[in-house]
Parts: sequence; structure tokens; C-alpha cells
Amino acid sequence: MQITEHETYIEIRSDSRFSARQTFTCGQCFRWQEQADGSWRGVVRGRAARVWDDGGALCITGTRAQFDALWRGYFDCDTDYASICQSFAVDEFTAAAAEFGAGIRILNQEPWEALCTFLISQCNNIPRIAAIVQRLCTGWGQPISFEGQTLHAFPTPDALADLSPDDLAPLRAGYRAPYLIAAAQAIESGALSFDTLRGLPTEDARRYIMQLRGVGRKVADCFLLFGLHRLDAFPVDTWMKKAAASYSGDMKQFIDSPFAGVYQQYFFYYVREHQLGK
DNA sequence: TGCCAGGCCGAAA
DNA sequence: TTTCGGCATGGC
Repeated sequence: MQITEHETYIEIRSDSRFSARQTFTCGQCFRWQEQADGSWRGVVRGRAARVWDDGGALCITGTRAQFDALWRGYFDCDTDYASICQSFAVDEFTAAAAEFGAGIRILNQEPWEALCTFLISQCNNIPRIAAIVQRLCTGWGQPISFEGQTLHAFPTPDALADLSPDDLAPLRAGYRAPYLIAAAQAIESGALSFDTLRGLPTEDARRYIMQLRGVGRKVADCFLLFGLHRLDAFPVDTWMKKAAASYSGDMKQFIDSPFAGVYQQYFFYYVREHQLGK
């Protein structure tokens, strides 16, 4: 990868196995797009960047100050994922899961964006979720000039609160569009506050967010994990038993099964155990 | 044409 | 408390 004078090559940890592809395509976020050169371009909190991995190191454009101010937290760089993976590989299944998910980092996403994307995710598939989110940003997000092209920030609640479902028809999000508008209105009216949510225990935060229309248990848990970085949000006991039961010894076959995404929760579960010191 | 995709909602049993 | 159909859209 060529590095220009405006770019910073940042290696987070010498023992990191960061994979941009795994991290950006595993279903936790929907805004990073792969470029022809293998790097990934995205916008987070109104800031654009290009990211790639090199020998397991996270590489990102921008200055060191920009990295420390935004991207270090976003990519959860102060968590030792290599150590976590090593520690939880205690049997064939966990070893396979650890190996397969070694490149994933659990991103610290902006809560509002995470809420919207997982409202869109219900009864949907990842490519289509990404397409709807892209149309949402292009249509209602602030334009950002980056590397000679125009990208878009994620729309603010204010930009969506006064829209009607008909206004959002170009999204082709179907019955999910009113959920987005209702969430935006809840933010704008003060009925929903992420600051309040941050101060609540996970169980209370889950009940709080599930008062929103279109937010059931699944959307709530994804929001808590990916929007608030609550690593204890998943009902791991049930999910992990199902995932382990479906594992026949072949991880490659396993990830093609209906439990394809569940292994991730298995991975997240061990991250949680590690971080909470259980 | 019918089924399914990383659900949720509300009615009915 | 659980079950089930409907809900928009798009790919296979």
C-alpha cells in the first residue's frame, strides 16, 4: 500500500490480527466500502477515513491527533484482542471460532447511527441493509469531501424528525421507515436520550430503548452492543448453546449454516468475559 | 410464483 | 404466555 505525505501508517499492536474485511463485513456496521486497492473508506461521526490492514496492523489515513481523538476509540484499540482470542480457545469449537474471528474488532459506533442501522436490519440481509443505509446518508446526510469524492455523514435526528414515510420512500426500506422517523422524533423531543441510556445498567437500558417503536429484543441488543459498547448485552447462554450444537467440526461449513452470525456472538461473549474479568 | 432474509407488532388462543 | 399472520422490499 502506498502511503502519501498526508497519510499516517498506524500500527496498533505488533501482535494484532486486525482484519478490515472481517471487522467491516461481519454485520456490526454497514458504512465501510471496499475500494479497488483493497482499502476501505468510511465516515464515522462526520469524519472520513480510509482504512486497511497490513500484516494484522490497523492502518488509517489522517494525523496522529485525529487518530487519538476518534479512531483509537472507534476501533477499540486499547483492548488486546489477540490475548482474548488466545485465552478463549479451550476446545475445538472455541479454537475454530477464535481463529475464524481473530480479525474482528468490536467497533464503538455512534449510538444514533447504530440504532438506525439495526432498525433497518430487521428481517433484512446485510447487502440490502448497507444499500438502504447508503441511500439514507446520500439523501439526508451532510456531504463530506474526501480524496476528491463526496461522501456523506450519517443524517442527524434533526434531519429525519420532520419527514413523512412518503419522504423516505426512495429509501425502499418498507415498513422500517416509520421506525426511523419515530426514533428521530424521540431524540428531538427529548423522550429518548443517549446520555440517559449511558448511565443505566444494561437491563434498564434495554427496557428503555425497547419502548421505541420497532425496537424488540434483537434490535435492542444489537444497539446496546454496537451503539453503546455494552458487551454484556447478549443473551449468550441460549445463543451459544445453539451455535455449539450446530458445529460439526468444520468451521468453514459452520459459517455457511444458519448460525453464520452466531459465532460472532460467541466471540463477543468471550470478549465480554475477558473485559469484565469474569 | 413462492420462499426467505440477522424482527416487530398486535390479535387471538 | 405463546403462537401466528401481516408488514415492504428484493434476491434467488
